[in-house]
Amino acid sequence: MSKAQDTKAHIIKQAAALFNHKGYAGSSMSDLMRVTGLQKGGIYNHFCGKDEIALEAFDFAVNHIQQKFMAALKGERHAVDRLIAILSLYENLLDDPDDPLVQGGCPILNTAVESDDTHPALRNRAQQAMDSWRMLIQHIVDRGIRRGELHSTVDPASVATILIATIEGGVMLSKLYGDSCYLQQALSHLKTYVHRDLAAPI
Amino acid sequence: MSKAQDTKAHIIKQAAALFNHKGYAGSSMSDLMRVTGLQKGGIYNHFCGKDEIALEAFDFAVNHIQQKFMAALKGERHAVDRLIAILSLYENLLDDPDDPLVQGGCPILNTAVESDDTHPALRNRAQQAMDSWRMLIQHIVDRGIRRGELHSTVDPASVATILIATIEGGVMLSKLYGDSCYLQQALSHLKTYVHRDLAAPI
DNA sequence: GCTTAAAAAGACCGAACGGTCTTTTTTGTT
DNA sequence: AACAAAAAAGACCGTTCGGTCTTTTTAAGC
Repeated sequence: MSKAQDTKAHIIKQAAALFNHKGYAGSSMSDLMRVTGLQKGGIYNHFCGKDEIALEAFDFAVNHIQQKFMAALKGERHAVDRLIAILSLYENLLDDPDDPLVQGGCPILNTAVESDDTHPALRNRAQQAMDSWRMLIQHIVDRGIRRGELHSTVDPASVATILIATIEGGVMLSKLYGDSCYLQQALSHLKTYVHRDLAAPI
Repeated sequence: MSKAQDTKAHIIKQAAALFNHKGYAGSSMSDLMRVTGLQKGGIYNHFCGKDEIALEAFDFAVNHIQQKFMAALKGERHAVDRLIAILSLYENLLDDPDDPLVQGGCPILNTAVESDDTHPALRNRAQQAMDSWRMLIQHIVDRGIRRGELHSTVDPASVATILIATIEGGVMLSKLYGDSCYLQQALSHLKTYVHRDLAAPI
């Protein structure tokens, strides 16, 4: 990787963490100069403007999360195990000291809430990211039903909504109070839901 | 009510809707001048600064929501009915054309997400508002258990977390997509949860 | 190692920011 | 109606905003 590509990647990574903590409107170019250690010229040499940085930073953040998903799902083949793996992923996510990005909360949640009424381009990205998350869960459920691992009566789309809504609500509560217990309660409830309401009898 | 009090109330009301749509950092004094129809002098005659307006506007928004809660709970005495009443309240909340404030989404959610890492004073208010919501649900559940209306095994604090997390997650999804179906799915799931997992057998 | 193209620095720009202060208008009280 | 007090207007302030452009520095190709 050339120096230029290296610098651009560095900017995107730092920007992703910055925006995820302070929001898009709440972060200034001065903030970005500070966290990257670069001057204006060094940043604008790689990007056309703040908007472009925000979009690429969001894509980076989403990719970052998706890689964690892929790692968590690797090896799990049974639908119940795959759903539980997603829930388990969130158990120690927020307070991972090695991951400054995700300490600011879920980038999709943060971006969705900030951009829904104000920033169409960002909102579209947030919608796409949410779509792919919803589709992931729907496919797991769909496949689980076809394999007889899950009850045939459950609605894959509703399951996706319920899991995502409860997880994100738990993330919001835990971030608000600075206490992971709320997310833990939400996850614990969802695990019961998966085992008791979704899993087919053996 | 004197003219001055009237004007101040007007500013707070318009500010509450503005901040709930565009966020605190995303709203400028020029925006506030526009939505209130007042000039700088007219606004700063009643407030010390943008921060003070934000805090009072948030309190107004919370009060606005709480009044809707009180109205929804009025007359409902059974714990199950009271919990269902809270869920039903959200069914047509987001797309009420007569309520511009709440069209921007849930003020507590929006403020929590924006302020958790950036604005301690606002975050404290959001925490207090969330506390009172959690306590409301906990009291309903507590009382329901003592009266034998709910299973004695359920944990009131967990129930509050699960209901709030799922509702707020549903609100976030519906706002992101501009489609109330996600919130409806979340509410429908919670109603089943209340009737099947919380309600004691007759 | 020299050359040159690119990357980074940083001075600079107009606009918008939050906020102040004097002036004008309005309101409430005699 | 006259007056005093308060409310609103709007010109004005220094700062910061996002963004540009020229200069300097650095890295890549020979």
